[in-house]
Amino acid sequence: MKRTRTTVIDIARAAGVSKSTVSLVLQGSPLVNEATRAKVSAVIRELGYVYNRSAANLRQAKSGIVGIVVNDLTNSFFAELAVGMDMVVQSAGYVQFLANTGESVDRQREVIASMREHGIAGLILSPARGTQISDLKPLIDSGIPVVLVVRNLPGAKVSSLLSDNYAGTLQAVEHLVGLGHRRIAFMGGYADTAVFEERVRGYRDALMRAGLPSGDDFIFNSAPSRAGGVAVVEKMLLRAERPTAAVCFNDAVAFGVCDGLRAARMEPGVDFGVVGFDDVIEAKTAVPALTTVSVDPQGMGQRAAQLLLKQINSERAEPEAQLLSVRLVVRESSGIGKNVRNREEHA
Amino acid sequence: MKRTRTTVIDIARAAGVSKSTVSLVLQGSPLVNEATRAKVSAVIRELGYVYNRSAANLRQAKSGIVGIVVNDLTNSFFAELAVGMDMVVQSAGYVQFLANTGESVDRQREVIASMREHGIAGLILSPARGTQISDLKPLIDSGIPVVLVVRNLPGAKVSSLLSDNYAGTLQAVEHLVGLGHRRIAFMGGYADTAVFEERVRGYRDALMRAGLPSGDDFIFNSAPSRAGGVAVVEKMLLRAERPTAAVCFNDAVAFGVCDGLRAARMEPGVDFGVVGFDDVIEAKTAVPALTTVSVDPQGMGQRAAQLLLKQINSERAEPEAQLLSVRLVVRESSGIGKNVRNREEHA
DNA sequence: CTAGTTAATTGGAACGTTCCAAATTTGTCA
DNA sequence: TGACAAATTTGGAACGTTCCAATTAACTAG
Repeated sequence: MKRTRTTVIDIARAAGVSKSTVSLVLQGSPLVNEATRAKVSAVIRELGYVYNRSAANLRQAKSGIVGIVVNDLTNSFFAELAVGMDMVVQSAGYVQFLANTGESVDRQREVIASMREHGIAGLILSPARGTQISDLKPLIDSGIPVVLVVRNLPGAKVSSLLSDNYAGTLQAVEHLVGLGHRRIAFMGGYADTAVFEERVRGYRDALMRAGLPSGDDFIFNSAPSRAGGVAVVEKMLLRAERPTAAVCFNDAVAFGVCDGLRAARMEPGVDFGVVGFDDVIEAKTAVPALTTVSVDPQGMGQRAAQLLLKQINSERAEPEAQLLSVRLVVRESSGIGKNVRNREEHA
Repeated sequence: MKRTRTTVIDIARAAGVSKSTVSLVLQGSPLVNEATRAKVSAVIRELGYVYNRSAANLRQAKSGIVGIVVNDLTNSFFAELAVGMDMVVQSAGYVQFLANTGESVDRQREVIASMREHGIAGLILSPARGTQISDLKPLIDSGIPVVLVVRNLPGAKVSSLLSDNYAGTLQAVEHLVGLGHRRIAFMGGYADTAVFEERVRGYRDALMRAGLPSGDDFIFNSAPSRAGGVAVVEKMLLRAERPTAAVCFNDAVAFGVCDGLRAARMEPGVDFGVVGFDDVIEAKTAVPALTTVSVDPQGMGQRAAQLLLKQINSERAEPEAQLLSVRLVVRESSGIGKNVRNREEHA
């Protein structure tokens, strides 16, 4: 249709002012007279002008774009995290590149490189498994603020926002011990991640404090997914001495464990106690409702975005490590008071 | 650290060639001599140069960015859709703005405007509820290719990629009828969307063909979410004449219905037949495994992205409407052969 | 009425790239 | 060796904006 896009000069001509004035109007500068501002604004609307941000931030070095890179959007924890970030990023007038790495470091490298070329003002990264600090070196050196979220990269000189994994599983185990369980398993997750390590440490310490054996017998690895949870139950049922309850690596695994239990004709929350981790949105409405360590992924996403924006807006910002406290939300799956729904605090 | 970013001119100086030559190298042009190419490439690596795409597509009108706007990333159907798009978009060397509208037309308008300012080459949109064709008018007029996905906007002159909703529910009902059900409900979804209308039409026609009454008595509206499904079961149980099976608006509702049934001490797949729609990733591993109409969201996302890229690369492309065929995947929740897992074809 | 201020406007340079036309180098063949 | 073609390289203009310094217009006070 349009041969050439309408530019600030076209507006200027049509409004009978100079391009500089139009630019001033565009930026909402107080320098311009009310009358001219109105006139110019009218012309802008009339001609259907669209601002060219590429051109703008070629001149000024600010970009209005933030990058968000997550390792698995299919996992609803990360999806909610992304949604939380999206909210504050949009509201702040930024727009986001959101990319999914699917746990591939290669893809991660590619997308980060691509984002840099497009000139992002900052990056929020939930690193893929196996990410090295060196992978981020050039990015960090360039001075672009980076916020690590969910997963840490120990040694990297960047901000991070992590949940208190250790405290979470600690509380979860204490809860189960309080219910009388003595053989408590840890189910799901890959052993080579920092998150896993922290959660298992909380699990072990809690067992120790309770005077229970804390060997590795009851630690079952699996993919951190629903399917992984199902598989893990099958493995568990082969054991001579079975656990009577489990703290799961995350909610996805916990749901899988519930599925697996039912497939074996056991009722989660009755025959076996299940505690999750994350408190994804379905945890509350599932049947049985999931007892879980609440991380509030959406809130976490918001905080991460806020942290990044803060860093972007203050030059020379020191890296800042935030630890998000968690709390155990007791619902039904851990085994007390089925049908006692009012135990849940937030309606 | 760096006072000023390294530019193509710095490279040129360091390599002893002109900036034009560097540009040629950057674009992989066959015009440049192998020796110089090698030299320049080396310098580029050495100086840690990062390409400035903003500057580039200020000159050439191509942008390398596509916009993706979805209405609810929290819903795993859309999350998977997004992941599918992500795959092909990234592989094609593009990068994506991905925004979530949360069903808000206002936010949708904002993000689309923002994306236009950043110069997207095309847009994939799963419109928020209540989107008007007029909302997209300026975008479409500007000549940017748009692909509508999942939800149609009848009358809009743009490409679309929709699943065959009508055929899907038709098959679902026929399946339930074949199992001997006579009172079949349609559960979940909001009545004011085109998708809902199509699915209900398939439901009605199938009932009619089977000689069953197809009034609105057994149509239950609710949010298209897990919580909505739970709520709908409670409503259903109040009825004097209860249905014995249900086709659900989507898998989320279907899972909610299963939850609700169990809360009422009924076993999905035994006491009540449940069929979903979408075939999200958990449908297969859930217990009971969900009988559902398979849409393959990830594949759909890929096709949508391919369609968009095709339109981008061929100027003057006519809008193209694709209808994605669906097929019923019979698993356990619809009520036959519990424990007959090998009914599932793709392992 | 004039000098001095303040308010409002403006032309041109600059940002980092690509494109074009032209210039230079290299190669080929008689 | 000279003439021509092919291969390679190159300066400058252009893209659409913002910034700066400078100009003009509008006031104010003496």
